[in-house]
Amino acid sequence: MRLKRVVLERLMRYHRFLSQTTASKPIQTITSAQIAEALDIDPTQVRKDFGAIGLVGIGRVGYQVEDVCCAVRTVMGFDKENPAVLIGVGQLGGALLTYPGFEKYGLSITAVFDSDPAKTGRSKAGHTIRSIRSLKPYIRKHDIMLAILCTPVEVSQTIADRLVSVGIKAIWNFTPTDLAVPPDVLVRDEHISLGLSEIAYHLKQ
Amino acid sequence: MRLKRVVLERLMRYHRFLSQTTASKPIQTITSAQIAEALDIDPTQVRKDFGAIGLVGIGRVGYQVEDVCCAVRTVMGFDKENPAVLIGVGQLGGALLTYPGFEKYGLSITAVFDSDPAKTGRSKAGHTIRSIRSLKPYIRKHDIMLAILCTPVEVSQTIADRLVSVGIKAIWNFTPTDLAVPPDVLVRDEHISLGLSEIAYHLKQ
DNA sequence: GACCAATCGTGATATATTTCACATATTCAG
DNA sequence: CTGAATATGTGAAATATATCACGATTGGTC
Ligand SMILES: NC(=O)c1ccc[n+]([C@@H]2O[C@H](COP(=O)([O-])OP(=O)(O)OC[C@H]3O[C@@H](n4cnc5c(N)ncnc54)[C@H](O)[C@@H]3O)[C@@H](O)[C@H]2O)c1
Ligand SMILES: NC(=O)c1ccc[n+]([C@@H]2O[C@H](COP(=O)([O-])OP(=O)(O)OC[C@H]3O[C@@H](n4cnc5c(N)ncnc54)[C@H](O)[C@@H]3O)[C@@H](O)[C@H]2O)c1
Repeated sequence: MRLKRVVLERLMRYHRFLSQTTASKPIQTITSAQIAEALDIDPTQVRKDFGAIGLVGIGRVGYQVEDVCCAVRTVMGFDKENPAVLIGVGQLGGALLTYPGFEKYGLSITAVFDSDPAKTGRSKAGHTIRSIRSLKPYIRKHDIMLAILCTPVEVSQTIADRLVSVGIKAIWNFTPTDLAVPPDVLVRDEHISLGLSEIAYHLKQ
Repeated sequence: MRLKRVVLERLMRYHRFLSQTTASKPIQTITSAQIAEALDIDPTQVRKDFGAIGLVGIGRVGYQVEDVCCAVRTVMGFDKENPAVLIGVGQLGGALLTYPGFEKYGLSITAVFDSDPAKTGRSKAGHTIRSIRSLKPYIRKHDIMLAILCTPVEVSQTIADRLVSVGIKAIWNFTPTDLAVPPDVLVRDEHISLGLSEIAYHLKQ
């Protein structure tokens, strides 16, 4: 069965926690109770999540840390290389371009695009900025499935339409708008205002 | 009763949708069914959410768009000005600094800090970068409640401890780590890897 | 080798969230 | 003014998610 979003999120938390923990002090195994304690989750939940991705622990011992990390990475698809294009090399797009953390999740930005003639042709963080006009041919030629969208919000839907028309399968949307796409295309929104709303609401109390 | 996170998230979606819709075509009222249709939510859910923030509609007409937007903004606390400090003026911190979109949510970055001597004293996007040593006195003096954390992940917890010790009430955490803070301090994580996991999982299918 | 303590795996239970169903209220047409 | 149509508001039902309770399994101890 397809994993739910909440499960994926918890799996990532387990993975991050175990990566951090083992980095400082190498340990072989860990119990669901230990993870639960650290992450403020019910231990049963941890075991059910692990069960959902086929992990089996051993009584009185717990789980092999190595196994857990591998299983999460495999299930998530981080071992698979995902080439992606980035569109809109401005403040945010530029920051994402330099981010070295994507690598370990299998994401590699293979081409970047902008509409600004002052930017196209120039280089940024090792990438030559291409004209937005070459977007569709590039995606078709290299069979790209993922696009990272960092353009001004006004053009987001237009670009999304183009991406869809050329067969993109997922859009990582950093622009504050709800994109309309066919059901088989995944849009993952990083709407920064959501975080802000939670913070503002908390500070108001 | 305190609103749940899922409700806050939907309220933001309503707000964004109505802002966008009225921007292009001014309308007075809207029905729960119209909103539900556009956002792919159950209409009952929309009405319950509106009820939760004290909105009443009128039969056969719907809700006053103006009222909805106001109510959301008020409930969220966007009308209240929230001064904030930003820590770590690197790629990401720099991008956030230039972002004009925070204003309409009441967030204003009043001071920025960095530990790099090559950066402190210099100016970025209209802010003079202060030494991290002046962080605590500044927060105390100006009674700052919110900090935006964009430092390397290794120092996140150290900085967070300092922030807590000087009475911060919320941390907007852009670094990929789970911070340990007292229960009365809100940490809002913008863990980019969560988005990536959802995308990678989808592309694997 | 037998027992004890700790841990997993999981069905049953509890809680949270969403959806349904319908009474009530309002608009508009004739 | 009356009736038909279309909204809202909300308790009840359904679904989803999280927690509890406990048998099964394993490792350590004597
Ligand atoms: N800067 C931030 O911290 C931040 C935070 C959250 C969300 N965002 C969102 O991210 C998006 C980008 O923000 P930014 O601050 O980087 O803006 P920016 O203006 O610095 O960058 C936008 C880039 O997109 C390019 N562009 C414009 N039209 C284009 C087109 N049709 N095709 C291709 N490229 C095009 C521009 O030339 C520019 O380089 C915005 O939607 C913004 O709301 C930004
Ligand atoms: N760049 C991205 O697109 C991106 C995306 C997601 C998450 N992040 C996270 O955001 C954080 C910052 O990323 P970045 O790309 O901007 O890195 P960066 O190296 O460009 O910036 C980090 C800044 O923090 C400053 N700093 C270091 N130690 C400090 C301290 N003790 N006190 C104050 N300032 C200190 C550095 O001088 C530097 O200016 C990292 O944790 C990164 O994982 C970055």
